[in-house]
Amino acid sequence: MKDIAAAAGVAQSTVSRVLNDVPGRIHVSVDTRERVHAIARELGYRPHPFARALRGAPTMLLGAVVRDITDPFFAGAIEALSIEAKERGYSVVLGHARANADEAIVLTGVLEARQCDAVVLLGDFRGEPRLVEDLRNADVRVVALWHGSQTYRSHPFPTVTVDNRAGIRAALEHVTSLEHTHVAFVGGASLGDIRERQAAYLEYCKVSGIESPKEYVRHVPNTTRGGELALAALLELSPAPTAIIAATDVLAIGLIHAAYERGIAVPGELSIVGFDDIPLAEATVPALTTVRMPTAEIAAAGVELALGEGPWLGTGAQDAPRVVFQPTLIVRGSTAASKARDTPA
Amino acid sequence: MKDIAAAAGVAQSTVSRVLNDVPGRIHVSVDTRERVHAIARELGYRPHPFARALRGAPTMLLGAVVRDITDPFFAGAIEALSIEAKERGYSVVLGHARANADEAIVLTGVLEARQCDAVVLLGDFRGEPRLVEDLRNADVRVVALWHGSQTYRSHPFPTVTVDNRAGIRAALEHVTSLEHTHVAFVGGASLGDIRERQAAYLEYCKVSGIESPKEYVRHVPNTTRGGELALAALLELSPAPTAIIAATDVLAIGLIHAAYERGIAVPGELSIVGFDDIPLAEATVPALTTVRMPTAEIAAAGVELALGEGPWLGTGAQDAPRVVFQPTLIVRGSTAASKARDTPA
DNA sequence: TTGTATGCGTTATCAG
DNA sequence: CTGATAACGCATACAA
Repeated sequence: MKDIAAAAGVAQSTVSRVLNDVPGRIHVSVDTRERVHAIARELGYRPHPFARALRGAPTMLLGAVVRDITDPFFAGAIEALSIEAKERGYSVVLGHARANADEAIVLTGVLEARQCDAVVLLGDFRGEPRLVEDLRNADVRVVALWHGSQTYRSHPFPTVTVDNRAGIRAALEHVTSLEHTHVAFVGGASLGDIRERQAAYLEYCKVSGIESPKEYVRHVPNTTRGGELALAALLELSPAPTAIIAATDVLAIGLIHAAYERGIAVPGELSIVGFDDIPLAEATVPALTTVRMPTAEIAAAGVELALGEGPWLGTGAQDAPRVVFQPTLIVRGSTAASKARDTPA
Repeated sequence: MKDIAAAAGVAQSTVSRVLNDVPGRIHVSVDTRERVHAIARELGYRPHPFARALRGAPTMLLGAVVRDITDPFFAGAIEALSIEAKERGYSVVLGHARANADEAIVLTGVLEARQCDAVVLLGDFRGEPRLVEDLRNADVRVVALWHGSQTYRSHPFPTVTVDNRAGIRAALEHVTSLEHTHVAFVGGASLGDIRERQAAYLEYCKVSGIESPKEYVRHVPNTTRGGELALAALLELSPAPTAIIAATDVLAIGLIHAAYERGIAVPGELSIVGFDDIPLAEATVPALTTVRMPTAEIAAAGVELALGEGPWLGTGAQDAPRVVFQPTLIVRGSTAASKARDTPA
């Protein structure tokens, strides 16, 4: 910019004025303006964002901390987030929170350095209290996505997520309409959305008289292997469930695979419902019945919240805003009528 | 830092010296040092990376441009990249290159702004010449991962990828050892690694006398839906192939699903081999035989190359370095002996 | 309408 | 051993 000022024979401040071109009435002569623009283009001028940030301008960087980017659902969420961010001129920097040791690193790199204007949390991080704590103390805006919609005292962040109760209820109603009376639930760590889904399962079982002994709720790692473990445990029960609600598509896929390995027909002998509707859900064998959420809309709301835009500011009364979207049940091939009644006949 | 200088009763430059603590012999009195450290901790001092960057220091930001983060394979690659980057103190900022219009945005956000010290390309971007062109002209270091190992004149970037020929060859040898003689190939856009895999397929078919008429090579979108389209087309052929090599696990999963929908037994009537070994590959029905690559090592090499570290500098003679890793065939349940011989008997 | 000067937080150079 | 000062690239208050 100094160079272009010299080349144009004007002051550096004039160049700044021209290039920024404030919408308000600034008085720069047309000839000067054109000359500056021409030279700027010629010299391939690029604004230096750090210098701007140094002066208090926003960094145009949005931090995204994902629990497990390996889960196809979060991968899709990241993509949606990235698209929404770019639409507003922001870039996404990836935080990571896998191992214990990494918590600190997340901070060092992304927050402690206040490189980001805001941070979006994807998934529940109450398992990493230090991260949450540091985030609270930082002066960045933080938004939590898929973090559960309930109010926890552990953090004061605005939240946007899906109506887990409605999703689980739709899944259970679907399965009971198929005459299933013994329905199990498989979930990962009892946090955030997963916890809500589990609570919704228990609640709906109670009000609708579905069998749901304690052993019907399995906690396993949120991987396909976890699904296999859960199925193994459930099959040892008597009576074994004839339908399983999985808190996650990945888990559901593991369940289907485990059933296949054991020669149990899905959906003939066992119905399985997932949650997320990841892209691969429509290509499992059989195709997975699952609960879909409006990922793009959730990501959009998250970005707007994080950037202080949008109509969300009023939501949620005195507390931080809590935005909730509605899910949709997608019925495919992994659920069918229960054969429980046939057997005794 | 100004505050802490004032509080400690020393000059700001002294504080800088203490805090940076150059390994070389700098002479700061012990008492001053301790006092400064104490106050810094007390005040919660955090270095401001932008100010550093303004003075020419590296930004500690690594750009990652992914073709399609929705593909679970690339999601895993991103994770590996992120881990490797963090290990070196770097954060990853996500570029995006989906739609046509976005090409420009990628630049604006990540490069034009020279916010990154280096950029890593994941997948082949020759389909977006403008991105590549801008990258060439930028003064950032660029490394291309999974971009094909061949030398293309279109770009001068260092490359690290997998030995696609070896992978395809292992897949084909496996399948021919199972007595298959009619083996088809399904791939996405003919770029980079996919192109190499296709070339390897054709080459190996020729030298080993496998049937591979032109119609046995199908180009479809790299989605599960693409796999379905490919299977539909292949089944209309006569003779139809008894085994299919997919250039991608996602494609392979689509193929398996399509076969299931049509009542074709896998692997009984049709063997399928994938490529990538995504986490879900072991949980398909049946589990997918596929080619695994050392993703973590490739990501590590990519980061090192991008950061100018590691032992790669000499590799590749006069041209940009081209690093190639070896894949491994993982045999699971989606391949079995051909029944072609049984039928006539 | 345009030029001059200043400061953002750091580090490096040069005096003291 | 340590303090003062310049400079990084940009935006702005102020002077001309």
